[in-house]
Amino acid sequence: MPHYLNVMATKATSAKGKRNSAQAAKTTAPAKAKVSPKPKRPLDSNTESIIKSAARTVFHQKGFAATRTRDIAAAANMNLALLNYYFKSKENLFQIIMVETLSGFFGTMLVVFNDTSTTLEKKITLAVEGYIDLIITEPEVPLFMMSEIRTSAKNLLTRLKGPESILQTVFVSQYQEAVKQGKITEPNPLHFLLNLLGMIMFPFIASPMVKTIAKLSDKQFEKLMLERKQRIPVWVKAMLKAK
Amino acid sequence: MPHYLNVMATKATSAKGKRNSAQAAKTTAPAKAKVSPKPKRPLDSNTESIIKSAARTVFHQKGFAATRTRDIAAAANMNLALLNYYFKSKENLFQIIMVETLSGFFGTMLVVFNDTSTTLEKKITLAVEGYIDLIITEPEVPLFMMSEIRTSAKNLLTRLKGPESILQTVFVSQYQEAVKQGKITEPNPLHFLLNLLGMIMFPFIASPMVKTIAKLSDKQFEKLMLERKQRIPVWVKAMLKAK
DNA sequence: AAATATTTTAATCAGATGATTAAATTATTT
DNA sequence: AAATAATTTAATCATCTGATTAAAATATTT
Repeated sequence: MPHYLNVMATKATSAKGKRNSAQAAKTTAPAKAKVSPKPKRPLDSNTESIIKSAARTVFHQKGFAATRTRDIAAAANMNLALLNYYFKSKENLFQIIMVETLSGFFGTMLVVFNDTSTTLEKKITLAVEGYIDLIITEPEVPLFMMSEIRTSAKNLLTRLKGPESILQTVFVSQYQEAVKQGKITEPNPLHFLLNLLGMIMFPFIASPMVKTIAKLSDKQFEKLMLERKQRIPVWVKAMLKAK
Repeated sequence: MPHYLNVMATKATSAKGKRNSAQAAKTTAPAKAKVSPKPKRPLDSNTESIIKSAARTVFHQKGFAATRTRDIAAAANMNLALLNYYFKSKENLFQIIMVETLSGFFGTMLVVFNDTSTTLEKKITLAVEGYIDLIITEPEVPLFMMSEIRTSAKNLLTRLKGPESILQTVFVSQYQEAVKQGKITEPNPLHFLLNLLGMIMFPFIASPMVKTIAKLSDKQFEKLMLERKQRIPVWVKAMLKAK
């Protein structure tokens, strides 16, 4: 096992510890002694980061259930056993990817939505541009998040605490203030967020369908998404004053 | 095997035919003689429809890769072997569910969008109402379709011919006419459809996330969706005249 | 009711899959 | 450089999983 994972209390099913030097010998802790590892984790061995990167790609594309550890090993061009050596299990590796992916996603949102120096309208523009640019780099992420969260849901999301805070952002305060001032018709900011995120993310989520139906190449699809980057703010702002 | 599936040319791997009566004996056709069955298929044996119904539920909830044939058998309260007896294979059963699901989805859309007697605005209202009501009965369907289509995509969608025709509907003609008359700003109907469908479907696709973040019960979530049934048409119509 | 066909069941198979192991290789420490 | 630790490899394991089979049970035909 990687040296930085050996903080006694190894997983009971693993017999590796035995070959380590003496101080590991006191490992009498049984089964599921889940100890948070990484005492002084070295800035990711190359092997480890290559595997993680491959895992990210494969998981994003196929989802947890359809992914084979052998797929990841092949994508990383690594021996299968190295996945378990560095990441214990498929589940654990997936968890890591999932948390990183969700963090990136909610992080981007919260940075924009909690900026006290920008107006509501500016935030809309920045969120749309930031998100579309972000998603274009990894277009499978929205669908990945939505489908994989079915299994995790509560567990994962509440433990991440980024998500929880979305409805207590500066953005929401500004939204409610604008409602009070009669500048916005729809009083519930959740509806607005669903509309905004739907317009941003749905086309990516539906992209296999969209590409087939509209007969678009990847290039053409991306162009369409870049058009949306300009137009969604306009559409959304029109919605705010609807009826 | 079910009697209506025995149109000679059985799957080579199946030895069942041997116990059938004489006329089946000429089955010399080898391996993958994929013959379209159902000569006079009896209106679905009870067992068969129970299995299909269970399969629909389980596939919709977990997706193809995460579904175990044993899950379906258990949900249907049937012996595992009956799945293969009636449906040959997991893949085949899935295919059937997928086609039926997609047909229902696109069918609903095309009925509304090809009605020559309704205006563009009326179509928007009808589409929103029809879809939200439909989806509420099976809220997992949008996410199911989007995630499962990744694997099938081309294959399935082109062979279904509902999807292809969406961009040649009466609705699109009416849209283009309205653009010509300056009543609509955005010239590309695809953008409009993405916005409309995104606003309708995205909340369901993101529902595990939405429920967790906004702390909504299933009941509260459904109420929110029914609100949207009223408001999406308003929002969307405002968008049409944006800028 | 006997004969035949269909449906259902329990047991089993073969291949896939996540994980582990012991040995080989490489790197680090002494 | 010898000793020790960490990494990598090939082989193997145990379980899961989709599918099949032969026999039993039930229904249909003659």
